[in-house]
Amino acid sequence: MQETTTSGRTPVRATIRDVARRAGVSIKTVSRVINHEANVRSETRERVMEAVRELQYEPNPAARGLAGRRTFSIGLLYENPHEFSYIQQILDGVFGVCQAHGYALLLRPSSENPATEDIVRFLTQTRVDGMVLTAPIGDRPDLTDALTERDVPFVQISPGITDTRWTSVGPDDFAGSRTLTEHLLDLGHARIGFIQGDPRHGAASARLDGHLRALRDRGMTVDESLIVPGLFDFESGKAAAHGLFGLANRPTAIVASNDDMAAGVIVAAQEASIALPAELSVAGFDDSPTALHTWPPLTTVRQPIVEIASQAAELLLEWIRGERATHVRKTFDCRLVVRRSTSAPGVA
Amino acid sequence: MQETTTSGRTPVRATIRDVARRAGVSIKTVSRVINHEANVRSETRERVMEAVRELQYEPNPAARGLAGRRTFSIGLLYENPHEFSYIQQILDGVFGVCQAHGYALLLRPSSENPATEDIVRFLTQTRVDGMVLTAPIGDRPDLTDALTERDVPFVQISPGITDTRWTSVGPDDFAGSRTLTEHLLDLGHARIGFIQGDPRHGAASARLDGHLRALRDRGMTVDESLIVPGLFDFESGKAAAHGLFGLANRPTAIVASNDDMAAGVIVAAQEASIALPAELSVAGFDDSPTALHTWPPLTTVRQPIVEIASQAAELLLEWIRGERATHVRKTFDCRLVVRRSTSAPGVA
DNA sequence: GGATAAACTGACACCGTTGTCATCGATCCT
DNA sequence: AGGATCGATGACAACGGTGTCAGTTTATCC
Repeated sequence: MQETTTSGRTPVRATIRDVARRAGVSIKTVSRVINHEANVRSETRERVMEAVRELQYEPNPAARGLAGRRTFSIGLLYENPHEFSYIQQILDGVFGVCQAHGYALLLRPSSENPATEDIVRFLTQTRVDGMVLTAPIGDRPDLTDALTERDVPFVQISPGITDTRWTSVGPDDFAGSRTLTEHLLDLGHARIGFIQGDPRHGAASARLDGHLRALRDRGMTVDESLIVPGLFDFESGKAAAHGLFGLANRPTAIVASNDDMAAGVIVAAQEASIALPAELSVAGFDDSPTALHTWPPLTTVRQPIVEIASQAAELLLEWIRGERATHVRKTFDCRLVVRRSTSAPGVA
Repeated sequence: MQETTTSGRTPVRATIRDVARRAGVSIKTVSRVINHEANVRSETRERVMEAVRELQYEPNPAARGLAGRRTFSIGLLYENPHEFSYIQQILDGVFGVCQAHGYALLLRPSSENPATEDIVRFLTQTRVDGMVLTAPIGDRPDLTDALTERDVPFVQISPGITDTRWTSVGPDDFAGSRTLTEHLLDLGHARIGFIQGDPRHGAASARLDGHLRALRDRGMTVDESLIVPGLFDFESGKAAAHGLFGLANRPTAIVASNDDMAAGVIVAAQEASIALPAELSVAGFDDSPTALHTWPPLTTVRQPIVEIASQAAELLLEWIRGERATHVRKTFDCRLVVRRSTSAPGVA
């Protein structure tokens, strides 16, 4: 016979019953303690905690899920990204919070345009307690509706539109972008090319708006031909740059809506034998690792991705635990990071 | 009263009992069908399947886990990487297989040197059915022992040493690296610098060995001063390159043990005003996205990361399901990808 | 000091599956 | 023909927790 409930050769995992026996209380009281419920005498609590420690008890998540209708896990939905470091940092932030609160993190990568039912199946299969949604799929009304209908709490990261019905977290793309363009204007650039991001992302339009605002605030007229489309990836940045190089009156600076595209611009410039930054200033957005891997290193705007992701996870958990009942939109400031890819026109 | 077991306003999820009732069988038979067990008349099976479809039944994973002692989830352990795209592709591969087999994927990122007990806690908390381990933590004996002791199946990706007690999958680093160096020798390079990878990774030494083998096979003497340490990251590659540039007799080519370091070499060359590839050929390893984001684009060796990861997951699931009882080591061939960063010495 | 409320604790049903074992025909064997 | 075997199915007890509700202390108040 063993001291524990079950028998077997491997060191048997302790159950709540073992803990209860050892602490001399009922299993319900143990349950109360490990769930931090009120109304347990501190002396009792201490005794239970000690038994938990001694037996190295870890509650069985399956049993908890079955009885309590929650899984202590959350899902992270993301689209396979171009900028790998971005999602990696998101992961970092979300995971950190999960870990701190004893939640598991379930991944749900998706293709570019996942069927709603696939995501719904993820929910019914895994029964996660909530979801963190990243742009741009986090924006899709069919998705948010499906989640709402099923009472699955969720938080959006960098959504395109701020819907007060939901909670979201993101950087201040508009202000960040405006600051960046102002930096170039301050340096004396008058013709600034702008490469837009993937239009499915809200960040893309916000960054464009910030750019335009900076121009208008300084009384510059906007030359439409300098604003070209992009998709947030290296290739589109490179292609867009070549397009801008072909203009009769070439810009003296190019702002790309993210670092990957800016890296594309830099390579395009090398291909076209344009000296950086003397003949062309280049700036990006995000301050991803790429920004330091180009030559010259990129002037960019840093957004606190990890912090944003942590905040999103925190808000989600608060919501799940019922500690929060109002939806919010949290915005994080961005910071201009000046490096050597920008200079006054003509200066090396 | 409702047709389903439980009551409530939201469309109630069907349980195995609902399915059983609808199909006119016992719950056990339904269980047999959804678990693909033998000994069910095909007619019965069909009737059950239909009920499952009609009710959109999805088995409750918590209940399954509780009753059946398995969670239908596997964990992925990885160290926060320098080369983001690498882990992203691993994720891709593993997730694809999980999805196909109805398994959930739980992430377990770790710091550079995680405590064994932290990983063990992950196991006891999540009770995953198995683990995919990536290098270099997947190598640690304390970890493999802990997993073995707890009867948790695991598969290693790119382990340092091939231990026949375990299953592992990885590229043929040795052959890949040898091919790469041969390519440079074929071009006429006689002094080739080599930047090693993080010594904690088995891949680092395998790639060095391949390099040395190529040299020796051609009867070249090995100049120790041309072999310098690195850590697989951009910065160390850059620093190592500057070191090599300072040698009295500068190499005409540099092989970096991965693309990130090669990108560092390229930037270092630009800083030192060394023309590529005329004055210096540069090659990397992995064929990561970075390889196309440098100028000139990198000659490198492609390893089929996604395929490797899929294979690892497949092997793990086979093991978990008891369809496999012998350990194997699967090796994938690498392919030389020649781009413009390498040329004959002196040729642009 | 006794009534009353509040704090604490436990008994027990139940969550939705799977594992075990019994049952029941049909088939096989001698 | 009778017993043994096998395939198909079901009854029922787990699995390890949480929720409900009732019971028992302990504190509070006249």
